Amino acid sequence: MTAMKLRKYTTVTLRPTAPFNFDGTFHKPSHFEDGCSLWRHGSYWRAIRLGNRIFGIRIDDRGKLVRPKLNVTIFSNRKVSDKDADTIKKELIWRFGLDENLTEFDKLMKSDKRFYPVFKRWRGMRNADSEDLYGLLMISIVLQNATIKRTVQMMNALLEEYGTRVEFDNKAVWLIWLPKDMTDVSEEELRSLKVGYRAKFIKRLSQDFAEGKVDEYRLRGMDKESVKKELMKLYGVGPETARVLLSEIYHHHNTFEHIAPWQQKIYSMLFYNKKFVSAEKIKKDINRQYGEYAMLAVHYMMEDIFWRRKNEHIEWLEKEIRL
DNA sequence: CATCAGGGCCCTG
DNA sequence: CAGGGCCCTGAT
Repeated sequence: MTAMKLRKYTTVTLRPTAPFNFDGTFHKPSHFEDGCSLWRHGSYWRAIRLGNRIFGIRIDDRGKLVRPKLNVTIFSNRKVSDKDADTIKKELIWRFGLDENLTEFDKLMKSDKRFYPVFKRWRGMRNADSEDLYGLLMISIVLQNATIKRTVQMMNALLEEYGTRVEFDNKAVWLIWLPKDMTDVSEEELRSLKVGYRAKFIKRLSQDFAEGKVDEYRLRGMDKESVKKELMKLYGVGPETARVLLSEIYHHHNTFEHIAPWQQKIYSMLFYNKKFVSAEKIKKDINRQYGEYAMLAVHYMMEDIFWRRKNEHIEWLEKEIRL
């Protein structure tokens, strides 16, 4: 583990496309806590890398649903140029989908008699993840075939060994290691952190990224099918991980093509109020109703139930999520 | 104490 | 294209 302390340099303004929902976009209760970001109502902290440099980012909600405005405070260990600030702005816009035009989805929500109240609650929320492609890949790998508790254990062990502890604004967050940091790490060393057979995935993915075989930025301009094809080539990436990356990193919303068993149980209750509906039926129904926005619609439903879980005990949900 | 499946994917036949 | 195997952990 390495540590670094950053101090405040500058503040820039971002104006997301309206409507925009701050808390829904910057906090995802359905995700496990990895310590890489912090959220309070109206505020968000995380560290990001641009090239070799590390920045601390604090984002504050300074607007309204229909007139969104974000203040971004940038922390660093040396001067932040206008160019740096601009690059950071652009990166945040991409990662959080701040320039997405969701007019069509908005219309779709309004015409949805059944779930309009749910959609209205989160109107303007983006399906986004603040990690870069490699970062979310690492997280996806430790999620595979594991319970949440074990996932958290593995992620903590990896971060404590290879991560960077970034301190700024009286907060501390983890930043995931770089692909090249794994070059000299053996599979045995990784296994000693109890990640099991995932050690092989982590090694090979890190090597491929370090060698520049994957270009996260190139994929940003590509259509969904092409991105999916590229992602599926990655060692350790199958249908479920590809779906996660496609929707959260690349903001493709028509990606409701794979339903994991645990999701199937939750969707059955959410959409049918039944214990078990076949994955094929769920897929067909949801894609027919929400079309190009099927994954985004499901994301809204999923996050909504996990937000509710923060305040109330939902018996059937507790049984379905294995912590 | 043993057995088993878990927020998948690879590999083999 | 179906199914076995994989690391480890906690639940049963």
